[in-house]
Amino acid sequence: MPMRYFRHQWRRGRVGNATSALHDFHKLKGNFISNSVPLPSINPFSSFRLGFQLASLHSNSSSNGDRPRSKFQKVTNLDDALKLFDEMIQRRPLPSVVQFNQLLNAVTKMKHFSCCLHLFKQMRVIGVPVDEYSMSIAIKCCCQLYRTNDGFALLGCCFRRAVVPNVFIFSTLLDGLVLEDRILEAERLFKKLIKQRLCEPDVVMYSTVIKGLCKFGNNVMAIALLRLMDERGCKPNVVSYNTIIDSLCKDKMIDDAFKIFKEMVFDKGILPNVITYNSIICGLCNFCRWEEVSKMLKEMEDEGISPDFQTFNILVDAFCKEGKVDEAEAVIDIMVERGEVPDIVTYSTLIDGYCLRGEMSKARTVFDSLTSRGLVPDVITYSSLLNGYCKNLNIEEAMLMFHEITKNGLKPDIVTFSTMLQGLFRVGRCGAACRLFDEMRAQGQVPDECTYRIILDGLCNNHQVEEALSVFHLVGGSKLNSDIMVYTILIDGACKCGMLDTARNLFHDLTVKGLQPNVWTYSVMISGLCGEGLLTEAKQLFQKMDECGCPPNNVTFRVLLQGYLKNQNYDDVEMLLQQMDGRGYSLDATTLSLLIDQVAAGALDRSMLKLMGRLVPKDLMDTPV
DNA sequence: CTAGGGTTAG
Repeated sequence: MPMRYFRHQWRRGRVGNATSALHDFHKLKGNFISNSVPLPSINPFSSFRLGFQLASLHSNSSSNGDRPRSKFQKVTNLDDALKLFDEMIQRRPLPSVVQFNQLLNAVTKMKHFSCCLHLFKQMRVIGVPVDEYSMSIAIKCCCQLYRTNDGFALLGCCFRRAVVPNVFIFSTLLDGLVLEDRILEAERLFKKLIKQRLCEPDVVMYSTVIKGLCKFGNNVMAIALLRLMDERGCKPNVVSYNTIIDSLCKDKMIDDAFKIFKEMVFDKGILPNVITYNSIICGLCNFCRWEEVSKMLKEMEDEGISPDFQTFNILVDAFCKEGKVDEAEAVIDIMVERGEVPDIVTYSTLIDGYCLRGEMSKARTVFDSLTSRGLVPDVITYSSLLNGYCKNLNIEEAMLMFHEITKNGLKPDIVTFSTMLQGLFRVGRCGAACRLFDEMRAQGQVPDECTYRIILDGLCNNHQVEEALSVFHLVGGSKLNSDIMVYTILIDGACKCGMLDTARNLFHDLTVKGLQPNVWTYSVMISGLCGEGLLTEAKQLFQKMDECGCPPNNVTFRVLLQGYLKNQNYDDVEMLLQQMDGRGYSLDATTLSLLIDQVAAGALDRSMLKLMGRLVPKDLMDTPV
């Protein structure tokens, strides 16, 4: 699933992603960005870099609890497995079902699910008796292939074959439902299992349902189930807790995550593991809570838990997003020192970090070094670099990159195309963009809502609002047209081209469609009204926001303020500033300079300067206005 | 003897 549009993907892989969409909008609308998180001036990681080096003195011994393995479990490549299978079915008498199960399991571990299903089918044809074990493996394969319904069909076979489905089989099916986002069905099945006493749920089954609830964003219910299982005598373990901790972190509820973490450790005496720490560290990184990240790393070390490959990748990513590529490089060095091998993701992240800083030649150097490291760039790596070139307006180099993908036997995916489209629009090459769009569809890539937004936004920004509207109407009633972002883009485009009536109609349309305007939609509409001098209407809309449960944010206030100032309407300015102060909002450079101009011109009273001063963020103080 | 659940990422 392409998830690369957004740098901050709090709810990765979950149902709904409103937050990421907002972030995307941030990216699309550079003109609105002004509340970036200030970087700490001191290096927050200096303390634990030392920590890593100390930790690296510990030997990196792997656990050695390996029992002797049968030859069926030892098979590590598919060809060997298939050969062995053929040999097994020739034998008379046939090998036991246990041996077949071991082989099936080995194939599943290699993630060759459809192959495993094929073997399973053959077993049944030949008449190897299948049991609970083979059934659960086969069902797992169905589920992993997003064919949970086929899994249920196999469950039917269980009954016919007098195989009694057990807690393993039902857990697998529940997991399949969760994987396909069929949470309600999962809940229903779970309740049925308990009510009809079809099996006694154990810790794995409870954890699976907890995962489902978390995936649906229902942390409260997930925690309730955690309590319930405990009450029913099924002790939650570290996995049950990790599931919830991770979910809370993804939902920005880090402090709740800490609460559950402490409960796990201090009340239940369950030891956290590296996964627990990775979840929390990742959550903290997403919020730039560096000191706590540092603390957690220290704590890990004290507990004798080594950071693993994923811990390092999280840190590399965090540093890159903060623009601290040198630190990211340092983490990679430590990683190597400790015997972990950075993979293509690690380096792609690094490339992205350099691109973000506009250091394209360094990004390129990393890219070019991949082959010598024995790594093969994939589509995503190419797209990262391509994205960098686009963002830094080097469209020629981006195009070269784009062609390089096909030359190397890879297929540009929907994200690659969308990135390239965005780049072309950004430099005003609409014709080329439209041709690329045709090529994309010719290659069988179906544009998604993000591609669609890029195209509409691109057209609008190049003064082709009519064109954008006709694309919009062409797509008609599809789900693409039930997207609040799309409406916001069009409303913005229409406003900027002086088509206020069109903008108003669109704004009206979306309420008719039952779509809820968000704070951006309101801001864009208010900005448009102000641009036409319709201050009363703008003010009315602004006041409606609180009533509609969509309170104005920083941007809305600035937009309205600018509207007042540019239209020489000074009556409400002080009131707005006071409201901003009350809500803890701040002024950006543009609005501030407009205000100061008016004070200088005598249109605004000097007494307001004090209020303005309070609204200026610290980092703006340093730069002269 | 053999089967089910939790982490990161471009």
